[in-house]
Amino acid sequence: MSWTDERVELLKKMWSDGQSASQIAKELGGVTRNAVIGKVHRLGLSNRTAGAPPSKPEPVAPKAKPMAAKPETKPKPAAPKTEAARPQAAAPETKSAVPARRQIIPAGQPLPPQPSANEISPEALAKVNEVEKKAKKISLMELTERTCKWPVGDPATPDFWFCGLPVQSGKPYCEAHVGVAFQPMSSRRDRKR
DNA sequence: CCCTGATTCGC
DNA sequence: GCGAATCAGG
Repeated sequence: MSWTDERVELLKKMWSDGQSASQIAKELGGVTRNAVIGKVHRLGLSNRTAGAPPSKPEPVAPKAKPMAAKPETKPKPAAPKTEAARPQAAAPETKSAVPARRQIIPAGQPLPPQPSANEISPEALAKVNEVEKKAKKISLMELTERTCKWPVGDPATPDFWFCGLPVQSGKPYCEAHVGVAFQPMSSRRDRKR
């Protein structure tokens, strides 16, 4: 595969879109993430700051250079990174009608880590529901150390499956499920009074 | 361990 | 110019 115009286009688009090199490589096909990164560098867009290229007179600044004003603005629209520290605690009210989660709990079985409280981030829940659509739906035996172990459905039903998406870190769940599984701690039984 | 991007260097 | 290998984080 070579870097045709279209492919470069897509590369640019995805890169500035915050996609990771590996994702781009996967999308393009026929190239590795290294190739993508290499190309990205050659194109000179290593920094995803596509919005402020004009302002780089000094290639290197070995010594403290008395640079004048630096009106350089970094309009970073949003955190493109998949992972991000969520200070949270700034999102109090969550009253949106959450898609009622089946609260099936067969006695004697390991309780699903499904949050009993629906006080999670509405966005997180929404994300979970999205993810569940494209989940790999693997079985118990297919679980590995790096597959999301989030259970879905009734264990006593053929509909039961595990998320199976790649876990984010050393966690047992994929990113989406980590989001709802690991609640910092708050809103449990605190009554606004 | 999985993942990221950055750099190097032979091709 | 290209990208595998390698490096350097998280």
